[in-house]
Amino acid sequence: MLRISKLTDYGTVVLAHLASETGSVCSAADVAQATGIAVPTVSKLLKSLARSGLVTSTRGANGGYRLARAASDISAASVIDALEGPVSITECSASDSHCDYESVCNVGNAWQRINVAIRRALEDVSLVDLQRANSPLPTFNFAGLPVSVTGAAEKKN
Amino acid sequence: MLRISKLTDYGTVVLAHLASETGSVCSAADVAQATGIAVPTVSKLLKSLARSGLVTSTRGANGGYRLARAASDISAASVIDALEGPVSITECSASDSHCDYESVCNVGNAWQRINVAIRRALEDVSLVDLQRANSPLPTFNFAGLPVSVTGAAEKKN
DNA sequence: ACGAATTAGGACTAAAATGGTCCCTTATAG
DNA sequence: CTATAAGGGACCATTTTAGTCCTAATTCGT
Repeated sequence: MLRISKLTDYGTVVLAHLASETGSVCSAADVAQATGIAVPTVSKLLKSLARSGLVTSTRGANGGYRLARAASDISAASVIDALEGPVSITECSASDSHCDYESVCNVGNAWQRINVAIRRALEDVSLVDLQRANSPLPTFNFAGLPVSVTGAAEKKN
Repeated sequence: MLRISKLTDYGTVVLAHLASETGSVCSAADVAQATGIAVPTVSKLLKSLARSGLVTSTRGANGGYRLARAASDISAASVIDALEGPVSITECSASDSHCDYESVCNVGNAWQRINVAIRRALEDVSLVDLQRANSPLPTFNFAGLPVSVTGAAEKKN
């Protein structure tokens, strides 16, 4: 349920690598080498990330990419936005679409509200948190409140 | 980003209708009529929902469906589970898949932790909340803490 | 000035997921 | 018996996704 695409996942891996090389420029080939992801794929990802301003690029020989800002200022939400576009949790809440059932739909904006809540959570997770793979994600803010995520979810139903 | 499928969205509409007819059985045709969704589609959805135990069915003439438990005991998470299966936010965190880059991946379980957090949020939203389309989703619990979602998200990046 | 590196921008393809319809079987009320 | 419904899939068309590749446009180093 509720999944992000594989490319977005790779995207965070790529960004995490750039984050670990603060300051120096890395070519697409470098990143591919380090991450094990195929060069054309890395290249495609970096192009998207550059277009949406998360990384800056230098062309020509010795060119490459680097993070456009500090890893702590890059949120999970912005990574998703960059690589998946501004789509929403439900089709009918996306800005450019129109739902045929609007007149009879009694669910309406509930999903959208949930979406907003999830977005906020994702905006409070930075690349730094994503990098700390094996340390506990300490606490992160949900709608302004600090929250800690301690264990695995137990299904209620 | 992070979207649920159209069918799942329809599924909540269908469930919301059943919730509004507490006690009485509704045939797939009834629900289709009331919601404006095509009969075969409603039928397919109800079959899935029945298989996963969210609704109970009675076969034969005058048969139909009704909610298996109170609307307040049906979480958004369980609806998603029923209609999309137990997939996870990233492919590599799904139980039956294996990630080729495990060895070099320094992102690891961060997405999974986020996933857990989102799941919990979704488990605390019930069908009743989803029904109240136009009243404010008052507060819901995120990882055990009550949280209110008041406005639209402002993008930080 | 030239050539090797390296990004920019798409075109393109194969594979998978999604949305939706239809058909046949099974159960049950009247 | 017959009409009405659900159960369980098969099936197909469309869209998305993942991934590769090709052709510019830039820029460094000599």
